[in-house]
Amino acid sequence: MTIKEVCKKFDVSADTLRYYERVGVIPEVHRTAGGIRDYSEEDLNWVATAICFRSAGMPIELLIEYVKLFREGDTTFGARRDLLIEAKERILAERKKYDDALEKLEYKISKYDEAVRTGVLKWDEDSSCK
Amino acid sequence: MTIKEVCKKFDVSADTLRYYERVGVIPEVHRTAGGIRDYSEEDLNWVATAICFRSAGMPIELLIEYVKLFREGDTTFGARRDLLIEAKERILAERKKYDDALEKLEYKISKYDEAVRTGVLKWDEDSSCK
DNA sequence: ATACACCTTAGAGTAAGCTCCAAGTCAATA
DNA sequence: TATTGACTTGGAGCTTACTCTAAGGTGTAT
Repeated sequence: MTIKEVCKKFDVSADTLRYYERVGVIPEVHRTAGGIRDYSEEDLNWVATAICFRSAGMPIELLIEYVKLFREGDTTFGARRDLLIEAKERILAERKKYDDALEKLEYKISKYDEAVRTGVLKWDEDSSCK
Repeated sequence: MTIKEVCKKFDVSADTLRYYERVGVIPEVHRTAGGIRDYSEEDLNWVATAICFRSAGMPIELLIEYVKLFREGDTTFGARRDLLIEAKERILAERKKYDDALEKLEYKISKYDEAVRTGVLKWDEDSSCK
């Protein structure tokens, strides 16, 4: 699969794909004899994983560390598991913040709905809102 | 409340608080006669809201727009509501990505748990993992 | 009144994560 | 075989959101 097809498949730029490979967010991609990238099924799995984790806010550095451990072979299963567990904790903590914001938004939206209907915006006494 | 106390209360730097005010993420903060910031209850509410929304990934620009509408007065209730609804949609979409990543992580962690126990890492046929 | 810690501003600097560019190579088509 | 379009690399540049610095003002304790 060419880089262009991969871009389309994952809706990501070719520059990003090359960047990920260059800095080690994914391992080296298979090439044609002429040196042109030809993504294998496994390469695509790495890309999918990288994009998934990045879009959940995982820092590049963590992904690079994971790939580094992967390259070191079967002695790093434990380290890789630990790293994934840490990633999970981080994402759970981030998601909590999203939930807090959503709660606040729900409250504010309900008050503004009222304001649009009645012409008066009124917050509850303790609401810590504006 | 001094800027230092606000920093402590919200675990954020004074530079960040001044930056938020400067660019309009929060409205202008009350000052002492000497020109030193003295956060009122309402100022604190704005700070809390800004930090909450920022930590849910809302861009600065959106918060600035919200404050701008707030300053324009009661004619912008509808626009403010719409902006908040848009913010909610965004955050829901982002949270979906977090959930996808968490699902992927759960799967991988379970496989690595197995690998640590058995010494063999084995993915399901279709798993799009590594 | 003189330290002293803490505050002020404007503006420069930084980090992460891309994104773009120049100069050149590859490969499919006319 | 010549053109065309997509690919390659290394490195510079950009964007967002802070973060730091310099030069100076405030305010409270001695």
